[in-house]
Amino acid sequence: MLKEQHLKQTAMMTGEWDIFKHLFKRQEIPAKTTLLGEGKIARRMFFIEKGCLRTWINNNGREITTQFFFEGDKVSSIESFRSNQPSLYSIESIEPCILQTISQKDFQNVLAHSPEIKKEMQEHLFRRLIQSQKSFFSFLKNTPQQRYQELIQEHPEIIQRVPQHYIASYLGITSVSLSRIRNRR
Amino acid sequence: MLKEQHLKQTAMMTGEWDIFKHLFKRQEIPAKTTLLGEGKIARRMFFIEKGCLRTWINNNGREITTQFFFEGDKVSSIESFRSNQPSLYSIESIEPCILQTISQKDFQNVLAHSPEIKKEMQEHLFRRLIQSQKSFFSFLKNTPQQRYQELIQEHPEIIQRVPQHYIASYLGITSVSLSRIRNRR
DNA sequence: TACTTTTCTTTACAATTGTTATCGTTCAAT
DNA sequence: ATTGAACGATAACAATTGTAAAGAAAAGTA
Repeated sequence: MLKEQHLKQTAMMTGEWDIFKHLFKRQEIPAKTTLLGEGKIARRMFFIEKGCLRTWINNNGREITTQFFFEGDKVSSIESFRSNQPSLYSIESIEPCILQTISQKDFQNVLAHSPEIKKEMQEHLFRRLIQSQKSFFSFLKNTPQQRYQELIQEHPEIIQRVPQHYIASYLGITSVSLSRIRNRR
Repeated sequence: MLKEQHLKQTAMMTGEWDIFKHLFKRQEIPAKTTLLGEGKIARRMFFIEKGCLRTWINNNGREITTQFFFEGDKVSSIESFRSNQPSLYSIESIEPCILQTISQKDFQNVLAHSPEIKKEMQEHLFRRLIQSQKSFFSFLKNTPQQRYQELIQEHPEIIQRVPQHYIASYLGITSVSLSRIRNRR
């Protein structure tokens, strides 16, 4: 479910992309580094070589995590990156990371010079739309407990790797409530 | 919020669209008519000339309304219509309607012959993505009560026109709970 | 008009969640 | 080794919601 939303680096970095390898810059960051603040305009896009990121939104001082990203994922506030609109969410590292980043300007050049990649991006956008709807519908249909069990089934790696209070807000509940759900049976 | 998701018919039916007017078929339907069933593939797209539609998903026999559409709105299961995937939701009339419909095949011809409309559709898709996220975030951030008040503020016409049990499921609650919220102050 | 269906409200009860606070553990930095 | 921050579990209480059932009001149909 999460995976489908972002092309794997292996896929991104082969074929058409080889030509543009030189446009990427390697970047090392510690945990809890903000890569993009909510309301800001995205000027860079990130590929995760090593580590783990999350996106989150601010709700009256409370953080709500909206997504997790791991090795091989492509991460950016697409909406902002594409159209210079303020980002709806922040992007932050959970662990120390090694990233490959490309600037908005360079990326626009890539799009202008490669119709294949441009089409690939359109498909990517389309898949995001569908995923966004599916996540939404899952939220409408299921209880927090069901969502948690779904997460265990489909993304055990998240449970293993990510601190639980992040997962709690991702499930739409408090960490107290998640703790209760976990110890319910 | 709802409006932005769908180009107004006035906009859709002028300029570039004039050339393709003949491809649309007028259709009258009574209330509670299913135009597309969940899981089916969308073969037609609808423009509402008069009346009101909703989309809904089935959750163990319970209907959850995901969106409302009114005069001037363009309605289709875009995901399905574009890529022949099973629709994630059903489309149904709430009131008797007068619709203008176009077939998938004809629409693909329109796209092939008009780059302007093709680009317009891409932008439309992009706006849908953003809207889908905003709705989702609103769900994560706010309580049912807040969502109801938001709906009153931003879409009073929905409150006026649509039966409340549809609105309840749209807000993610039961009609009992909505009734309580309404009579809370 | 009379009848039926749909829609909305209300009640009582159970279940879940949020809130606040406390406590123990782990982990990293000094 | 020691300190402090981060993390997770637990408890008590309030608030909200779901469920099921019953009834009233409104709308549609014969």
